[in-house]
Amino acid sequence: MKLATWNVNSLAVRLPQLLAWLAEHHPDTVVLQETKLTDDKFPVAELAEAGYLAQVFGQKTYNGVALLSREPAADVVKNIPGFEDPQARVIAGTVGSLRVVGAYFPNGQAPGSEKFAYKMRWLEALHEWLKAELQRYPRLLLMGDYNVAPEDADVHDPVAWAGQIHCTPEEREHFRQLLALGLHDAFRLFEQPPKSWSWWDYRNLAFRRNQGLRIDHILVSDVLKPQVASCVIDKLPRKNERPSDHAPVVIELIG
DNA sequence: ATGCCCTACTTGGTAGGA
Repeated sequence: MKLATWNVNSLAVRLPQLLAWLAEHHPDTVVLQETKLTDDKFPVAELAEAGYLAQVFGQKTYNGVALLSREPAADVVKNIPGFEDPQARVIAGTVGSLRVVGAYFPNGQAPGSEKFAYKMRWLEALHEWLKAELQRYPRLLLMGDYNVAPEDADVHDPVAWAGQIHCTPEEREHFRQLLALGLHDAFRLFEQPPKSWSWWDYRNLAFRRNQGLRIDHILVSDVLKPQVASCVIDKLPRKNERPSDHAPVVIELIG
């Protein structure tokens, strides 16, 4: 079983790259972030042609998430239940025996800003919801663009980024609180290349210089942890013409 | 360095991203 998460930064722009990537890797389930499409504009037919059903939760211009799967998704949830939010950031569904939660965490802009306060409220609500979701669905993955670099090892220049957005103590504490629910960072279950990032700024030749952050993550629940066969970041799509600034993260489960 | 790039949109500056 292969699953992936990818912040495509506009599916309207990136659809050809997504279709090519799906054809090459044939994952079973994929969550997308920053589709930036209202649901009526989602390319349902093109993805069906590629073999994927789509559960979509979009909005105009910003945000927007989707859950693509070869098998139908059941019990679909959009956004965090009980947390009023005009922004489309979460889509969850049950695919086979797995509960898949796809999420686009708020950016937060700058510590102390109103957007940062929203990020903190959103993270708190996510934590409370997942606590219940894990009780109901022990075989759970939380995958997406977290907009949090959990450790200094996830940052190309930890000194320059110290205290900056994605690297603040508050954000990292929220990440640890998710782990404390009984979740595990699948990428760190394996030895990985040093300087592994999932996002590189479009500016400053950042990709060519490998100056990035690891902010896209897949967390797996306790019972799934022994079934994780691999977890990798696929940097190749970042080398495309007109790439997303994020790379896909891919996980393989056995059993 | 409140700069750099990319996307969307009331299509020309602006907002937002990270």
